[in-house]
This record gives sequence, structure tokens and C-alpha cells, in this order.
Amino acid sequence: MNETVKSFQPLDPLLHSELRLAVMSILLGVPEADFVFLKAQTGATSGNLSVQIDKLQQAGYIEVSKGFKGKMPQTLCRITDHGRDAFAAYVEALKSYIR
Amino acid sequence: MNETVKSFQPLDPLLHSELRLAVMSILLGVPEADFVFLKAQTGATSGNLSVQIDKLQQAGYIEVSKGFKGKMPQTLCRITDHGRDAFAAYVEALKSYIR
DNA sequence: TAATTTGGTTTATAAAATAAACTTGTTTAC
DNA sequence: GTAAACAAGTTTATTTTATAAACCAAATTA
Repeated sequence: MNETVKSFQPLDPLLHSELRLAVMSILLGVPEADFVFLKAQTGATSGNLSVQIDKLQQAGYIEVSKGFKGKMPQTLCRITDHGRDAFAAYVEALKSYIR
Repeated sequence: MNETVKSFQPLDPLLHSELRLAVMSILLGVPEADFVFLKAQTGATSGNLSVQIDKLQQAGYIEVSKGFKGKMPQTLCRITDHGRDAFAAYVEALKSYIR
């Protein structure tokens, strides 16, 4: 009978990542943001950002739509309700470590 | 001239880890804690805990002293001033993501 | 005295983060 | 008009991490 007390809430591994957290943090504050903006704000490399955006999208935390701005390709991201909820839960969980 | 704005403070990778953060969180609140206690509180496996304790020690965030409790080996951990500072800085940095 | 348990450590494996290389198309310089 | 440089990404390879599985020595229990 091994009942562990577990004073700590688990941290959603999808959000517990510096870059993904930064992206989500930005998207929480704006209606939408494009790849270039996210890259500038986070200081990330394109490759890293591309990969992390993909993961957030696959988790349903953000929506991504690809189009053009003038002649240049443009990747637009916006947070979903699910993403908003997940972020809130993550912050809540963090508090059990930080209090 | 590539001046990135960087709205986010970097997150100390040594603390940005669920288990290490939990261990530090516990050690902040008590004068010292042993391996068995940390394992119970965190729900971690022995192997994982052993490895993460090592990393925290090597970073100088905690001090580890090995002795015996009766006849059984006992690994005692306590947080250092450096560890306390690092934790505070980590929490401060987190705020730039969460606010 | 043979299992079993305790308190770990070491090694192997799986998963993540990150950077480097590449692609496609556009703009600029010659 | 074509070569070189740039923009916006994606893909692939490499390095780091996290984690679990296997192991070990001593102690306890059956």
C-alpha cells in the first residue's frame, strides 16, 4: 500500500518549455501574431520556432494559418480556448512549487 | 544591426525541471531533508531523484551530506544561499512569462 | 540462511531542445 | 536579365535532458 502524498501538481510538459511558454504568453495578449513577430519577440531561431509552433498546434493550443502578406509567405498564429485553459492550469500548477 | 527586444528573461535550465524545482521548493521550507523524504514528497523514482540531487549539488544549489541513521545510510540535503538566490531569480524570470 | 526490503547509484533508453543545413521564392545590384 | 543576397520558413541532425531499468551493498525478516 504505497500512498504517495504528492504535494506538487504535474507541469504540462507542452508548456514547460521556455520557448513554447514565451509564444503562448505573447499570444495570450494579442488577437494574433505572425512568425516574424514571434521570432523577434522571443529571440528564437527560425528552426526552433517552427518546431515549437508545430507542437503547440498539434496539441490544439494554437491555430496556425498560412497565407501571404504581399508576395511573402506569412504564418499567423492565434491561441485557442483550449490553449488558454492549458496555460491557466499550468500557472496554477506552478504555484504549488512556488507559493 | 540586429537588436532583438527580448521581452522574456531566460529561465535557469537547472531549475526549469519539474523534479529539481520540487526538490528546491521543499528544501526552501525546511532546514534539511533526506533522500527518503524527498522521494516520498515528490513521488519520484530513486534513480531520477539521485540524478537530480547530483545536478543541484554540482551547481552549488544544495549541499549533500551522507551519513547513517542508525545502521541505514542516509543522504541529507540542504539548500545553500546560492540556491536560494537562484530560486528567487527563477521565480522572478517566470513572471516575465506569466504576469 | 535464504528471501525481502531499504537506500541508494549506475547505465541504458527515450524524449526534447536546439542548431545547422536546406528550400522556395523575392528583391536588389550589376 | 541574371547573379547575389535576403526573407520566411521547413527538415534533418546533433546535443542535452529526463527518466526508467538494472544493479549493488547492507540490513531486516521469515
